[in-house]
This record gives sequence, structure tokens and C-alpha cells, in this order.
Amino acid sequence: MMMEDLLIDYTIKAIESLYGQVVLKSAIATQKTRKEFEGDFTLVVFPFTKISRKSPEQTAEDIGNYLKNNINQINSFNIVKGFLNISFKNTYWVDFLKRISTKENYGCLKSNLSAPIVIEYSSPNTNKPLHLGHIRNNLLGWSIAEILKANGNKVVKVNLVNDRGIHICKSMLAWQLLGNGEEPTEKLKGDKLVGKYYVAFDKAYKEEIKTLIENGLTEEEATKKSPLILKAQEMLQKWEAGDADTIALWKKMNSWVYAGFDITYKTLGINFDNTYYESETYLLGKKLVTEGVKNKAFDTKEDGSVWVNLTNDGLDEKLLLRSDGTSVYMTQDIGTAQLRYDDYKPEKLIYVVGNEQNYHFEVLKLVLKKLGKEWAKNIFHLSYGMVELPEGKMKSREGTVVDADDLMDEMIRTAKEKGNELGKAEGLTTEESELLFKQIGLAALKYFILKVDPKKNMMFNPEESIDFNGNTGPFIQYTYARIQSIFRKAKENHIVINNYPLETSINSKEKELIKLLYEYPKTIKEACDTFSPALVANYIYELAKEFNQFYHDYPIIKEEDKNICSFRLALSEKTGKVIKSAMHLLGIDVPEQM
RNA sequence: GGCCCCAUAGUUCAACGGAUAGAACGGAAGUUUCCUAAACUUUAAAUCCAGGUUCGAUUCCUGGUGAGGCUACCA
Repeated sequence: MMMEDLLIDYTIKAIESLYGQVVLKSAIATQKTRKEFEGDFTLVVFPFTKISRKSPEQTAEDIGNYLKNNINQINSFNIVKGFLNISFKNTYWVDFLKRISTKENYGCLKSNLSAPIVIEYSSPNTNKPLHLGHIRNNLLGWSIAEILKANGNKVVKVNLVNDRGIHICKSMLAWQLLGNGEEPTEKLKGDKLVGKYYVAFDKAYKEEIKTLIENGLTEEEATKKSPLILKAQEMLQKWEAGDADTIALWKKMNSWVYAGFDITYKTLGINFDNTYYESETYLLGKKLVTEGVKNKAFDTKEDGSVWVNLTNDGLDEKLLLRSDGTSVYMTQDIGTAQLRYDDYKPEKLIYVVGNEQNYHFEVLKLVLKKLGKEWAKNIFHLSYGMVELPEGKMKSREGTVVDADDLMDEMIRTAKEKGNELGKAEGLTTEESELLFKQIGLAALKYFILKVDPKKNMMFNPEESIDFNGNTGPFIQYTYARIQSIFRKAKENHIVINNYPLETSINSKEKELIKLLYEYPKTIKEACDTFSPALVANYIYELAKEFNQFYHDYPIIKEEDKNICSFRLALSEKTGKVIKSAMHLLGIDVPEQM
């Protein structure tokens, strides 16, 4: 099926036969022929001119002739400078469409039998609600998991909830001191409530520091000696000691947060196969660190704190246990990693975590290696870029965070507003139109975020970032809905797809569409190899745009020639299916009508 | 200070070392007795600077400039 592999094989044979040299597969570059030239695939012949000792044009001529004589699907070729543009016969493309039109999961590979890939994403803290940064994380994690599955991998999606630590104690303490027993309501869901007290703590803490400085303490002293922070630290120690009241409060407040997160996750349309809690993994982490001390992998300082020395690896020393014996982020991650390995014996452990933690993961891998964990090499930090706002980085303390729930609500509201203006809800029940606008609003958001290369930082301007026209989720949804509309009309008129003849002469738009459909499996493969949903997103956009041009230029069910009509229907149907399939990989629903 | 990333139209994003650097939004101008105009068509507009490697550099290397991130007994 993959014509390019055939081209490459025959190019190797051509060079061997013509010039008597064997070249490596990797030395051969094929690409889609650019639109302004005639052809389907292009072979770059510059690298072979040293072997042929001829001009690029002559070399291309030689190879072109060889290929045409040996591959019967080739119709013709032309040469522009050192570029050999090869055209296949129309029957090849029509036949290709015919072959894939019956394939159910076109583009996806059958699942293989190897060990699963565990992918961690989301990883929230239970002291504040989810924000825009988490949205990028969640969308990437979910999408990459789907892309891995589409490539035949077994995938386990896991969440790691950071449900313990000093930051949670801060919320707990503030609620105890200032909360008056406040509980979550319809209006203020649990994660928001707990977040409110986290902010309240920070405010009170800052005020306290200010007062202490006025009373003559240095800033450093004030920061360390403030009664509030001491109380929070005391609370953490009590928590680790299993103090009943502290644990009860902790459980209560965390349960509020989980109920709040569930709503956010559900609206966003993501889920997990398993959830880990750091409260359940940190002890294992401590145990492993203690073992490491015994084995002299780590050092204990005078005050009792435990450190790992990574200066030989070009890094610094890193704290693994505080002097008071409590664990830190790294301690927990060591335990979590071990537990996860024990649970799944995975082929790979992927962590979807922002690039601000590149250093952390470098250290984590080295620490695990020092502990003798062979599988540390299977850890892959999928490091994605920050989401920036026009005013700079999001800072929760400065109130510049974009809340996940608010953002989604806003998107859906805008979709509804614009949709109603355009009369998109006509003929739909209230329930149907609510669903439609939710699908459209979320598509706009998800596509906007996923179309950007994960590795890169991206800009998000709430005012003007989200659009419903052009290179957007709704544009693609609209294209899909148009295709479904064609089939509703076709059904009404009893038009069906018959066995269109192979000799159908196809026009350039039709051929271009088939060629794009041909690209789909390669796109999924590459998206998997590079962990980039953006490649899928950009692909669907190309496909949708091409279809809209085709739709604009040529009649489909109004075409009078029955064979052509049937062929165009088949082409439209497959395009719709690929759009739906690819959008699913991004976690975006497509409506039947809009 | 040290380490890491990034720099492309006015703006937000594309481009395995390959052809004349693609899109979208915004700007200008058009298309609806025709399968959904959230569409389609035309148009103006960009590779931070200086070197190097290469047949060929937005892409690789070196040096600048500029913006982020990390460098916590925070996570």
C-alpha cells in the first residue's frame, strides 16, 4: 500500500543498476510533490549526482526512466532542476480509495502484544482548582494516549494526585482559622472553595511577614518564623504522624476537591484508567530513599536531611528528605514511579509535565538509576511548553490564572451566541442545541490548544484567541456536518454508492483529496513517534480545507453522471470518516449537523 | 552567575537539510436564483543580527541581541 516504500526500493535498485553503487535507504528523500508542480511524489536527486557524475537533470532522467519501466502504476514523470516529480496513474488513486473505503479503522494499527505504555497526565494539586495550564496538559495527555493506541499500543492512562504536602496544609489551616465551617455549594464547588482558602492563607501569611519585619525581623527570619507557616509545618508533621483530627480534616477537604475536579474532567471529556495518590506513595518513596542511604547512594547531613549528590552528572545536590523527616516532591515521585512500575511492568513510562520541570525529571531519572532501577531508562518526560497570557505568566497569587471551568463556560457561551446568530440551532430541541454548542465551544478550545507543537510555549489571549472561522475546530466540524448533510440528502433521493468503475477520470481536486487520505496513516505514525497531536490537527485542517474547495467547485449528489456521482459520494464518505477518526484522536466530537 | 528552551507576515501558528517559506485571524476586493456562506475566490504582508558547514540552511555549528524557564528543606 505504501507507494513511497516501493519508490524508495526501486530507487535503490535504479542507482545500483545505473551507476553500480548501493545507497542507503536513509539517503533517499521522497516527499509529496508541491502543489505548484505536476506530480504525486517527488524524489530529490541532488544527493546522487556525486555517484552518477552527471548533472542533476540527467540523473533524474535516468532514474525516472528506470522507475517508469519498473513500476507499472507510474504514469509519467517530469524534472524540475534536481527534483524528479512522479505521477501515478489515475486508476492507482481510484483503486486506492476503493481499497480503503471498506477499511473500518483506516490509519490505525492492530494492537500489539507488548507491555503497556503508562502515561501520566493532569497531576493536579488538591489545594487549588484546575487552570488553563492543566487544560493543555489534560488535552495533550488524553490525545497522546489515543494516538498511542491508534498505533497499536496498549495504554494505561493514570492520574497522579498530589493530595499531601505543605500546600494542602495551608488551605486546611486557613479553613480552620477563617472558614466558619463553610462547605461547597452549587455556586462554589469544592476545588474552588479549597482554592479560596489557599489564597486566604497566602494573604494572611504575607501580612504576618510584613508585621514581623516592622517589628525588627529580617525578611528571611520573618518568612521562616511566622506563626502561620510554623503552624502549617506542624500540621504537616501531624499529618505524617497520622493525627486523627488532621487526617479527618484532610479527608474532608480533599473529597470536596475531587468532586470539583470530576466535574471539570467530565466537561473536558477526559478520563483515567487509574489514579495514584501521593499520600499512598510517599512512604514507599521514603523507604527507597532510606535504602539508598544504606547503600551509600545518598548522603545524610548533620541536621538529618538526606541529599543526593549529582555533581558528577553535571547537576547539583538535591534534597530527598527534609531535616524534620518529611518528604518532598522528589521523594514522592520516587515512590510513585516504583509503584507504577510494579503495577504494570510497562514498556515505557510517560510523564506529561510542563517544561518548567525538565530539571526535576533529569534528577528523578538519575536518582532511580542510583537506586539501581534498570527501568529508569524507560521514563520519558513529555515536556510541553507553558501557556502564556498577554500580560505574562499565569500566577495564582496575582489572580492572573485562567480558570478551567470559567474558560470552558465562556467558550460554550460564545459558541451559543454565534450559533444562534447564524441560526445553527434551527430545528433542534433545546437539549440538542445545548449539546451542539457545547461540542462547538469545546472544539474551538481543544483545537486551538492542540494545533500548537506541544514542545513550544504558546500564547493564549482570552479576548481574541478563540475563533470559529479559519483554521479552527468548528471549521472542521462544519466540514464534517456538511458531508453528513450530503448523505441525508442522498438517502432522501435514494442515491447510493455503487461500484464505480476504475477508469473514472478524476479531476485535480478529487485526486488531491485521495492523496490527503493516503497521508493519514503516515500522519498518525509520525504523531505517535513525535508525541505530537499538532501533526494530526494540522492534517485534518488540510483535509477539511481541501474538501471544502472540492465541495464548492463540484456537484456531488447533483452530478448527473451516475458513476461520477457515486465516486464523489464514496470520496466524501471516506473523507468524513477520516475527519471523525482524526478528531477523535484529539478528543473532539463532531456533530452531524451544524 | 550557571544550566535549559525559544526567536518566522500587524497577530497567532506551519514548514524529515530541499523547489518561489505555508496557513489562519486582522487589512483590501469579490462570490449566495447552485448539495449548509462557521464556506469559497483574489490581493498586500515575514525567517532577530553576524559568521561558518553544505550542491542547497528557517532548519545544523559558533558568536551576539532579545524574551521565557530552572537553579527552594515549594510542587
